[in-house]
Amino acid sequence: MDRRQRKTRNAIFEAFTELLKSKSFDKITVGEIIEKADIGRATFYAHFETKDFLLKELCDELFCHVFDAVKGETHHSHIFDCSAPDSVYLHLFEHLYKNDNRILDLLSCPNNDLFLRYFKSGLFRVIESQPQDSQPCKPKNIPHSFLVNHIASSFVETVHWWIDNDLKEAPEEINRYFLEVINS
Amino acid sequence: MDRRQRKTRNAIFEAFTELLKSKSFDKITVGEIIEKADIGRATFYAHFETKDFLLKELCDELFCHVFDAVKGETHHSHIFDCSAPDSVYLHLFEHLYKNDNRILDLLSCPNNDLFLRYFKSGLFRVIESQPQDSQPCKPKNIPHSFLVNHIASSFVETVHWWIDNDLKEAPEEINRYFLEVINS
DNA sequence: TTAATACTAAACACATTGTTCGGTTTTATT
DNA sequence: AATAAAACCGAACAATGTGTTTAGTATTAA
Repeated sequence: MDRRQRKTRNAIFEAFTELLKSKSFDKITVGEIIEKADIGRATFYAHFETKDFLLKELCDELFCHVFDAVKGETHHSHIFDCSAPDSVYLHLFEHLYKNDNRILDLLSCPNNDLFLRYFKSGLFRVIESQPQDSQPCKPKNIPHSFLVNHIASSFVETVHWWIDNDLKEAPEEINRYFLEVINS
Repeated sequence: MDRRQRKTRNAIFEAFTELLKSKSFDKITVGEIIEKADIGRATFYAHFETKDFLLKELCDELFCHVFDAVKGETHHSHIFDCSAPDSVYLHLFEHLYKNDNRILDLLSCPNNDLFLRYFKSGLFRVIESQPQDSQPCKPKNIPHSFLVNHIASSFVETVHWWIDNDLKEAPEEINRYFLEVINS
């Protein structure tokens, strides 16, 4: 990819995430983005069809990277034990805490529901790929999809609560909260 | 309130909810609303400052009514036992199933996150007003607000899952799923 | 050096928003 | 039934935002 393209694309993403910290998505105008990114109007539309596509591509990029990273790391050596069934969640909490890929910048935005939805859809894949015995034991005639949805949602809501509380808890503690309410 | 005002207000709400079934909030224009409601442009703005306020007032009206109804009914005679600790949730599931106040019309919308958020904030009050012993027993050093948030979120997500599954389950069964994953 | 490609600024048609105005209809009051 | 107040209408309006086009400049890869 052309260096100019990369620079422009990054400038747009940067300006966009910056703006997201102060106002919600639907209040941000293309005019503000290109002004902050310091690029021409036509250039913006050469990169992204609309503002909605910009959002989608940003999410795709960030969340894919996070989940790919988590998935990949299980094959590497690591401080904490990746083979333990539930450590994937701790793993994710750690990544968020370190603000890898500055994903927290997005999740902390006002009206972050948008991003939490993306986050959740990524989580589904992680949970489904988990070995069966690491799922909480609920042998009580509950549909599998219901249970998976509950776990994913609870994780997302845990992160939500964590952020609202300014990340005061350590990843290990949050992970404990999460497992506590998840496991029977 | 003037009969004309009531008629106009209802016409706007009706047109708005109708439109919400086919497209997400931020794609709906005031022009579409007033055309479908068959009212003048100035009239719309006489009733609602902006489109955002329309949304807010609609939500306030619907969700307040639902939660007020649930709260009020516990004092009336009823088919199912309202004094049982967890029956409030079953109560809510019942109301949703019957589509009281057509609240399901909103919750079933594409991009229903908007309404689920309102729904959740109403739930908080219900949960907080519940007697302490009806809360799931989790004496494991978890912050109270975390637990309350978890219960409210799980309820909302249960409803979400239920709707996505076309309300195939009876209220009693959904309630069972919910209590199963909530209680330790 | 050259040719392709990314960029720029400016202008544009178009849609949407929210306001204003003069005139009409409905409502509540007497 | 007569009247005043209040809600409505339609049309026009400025202001803002969207997405496209154009002709020209700068950067890149070869």
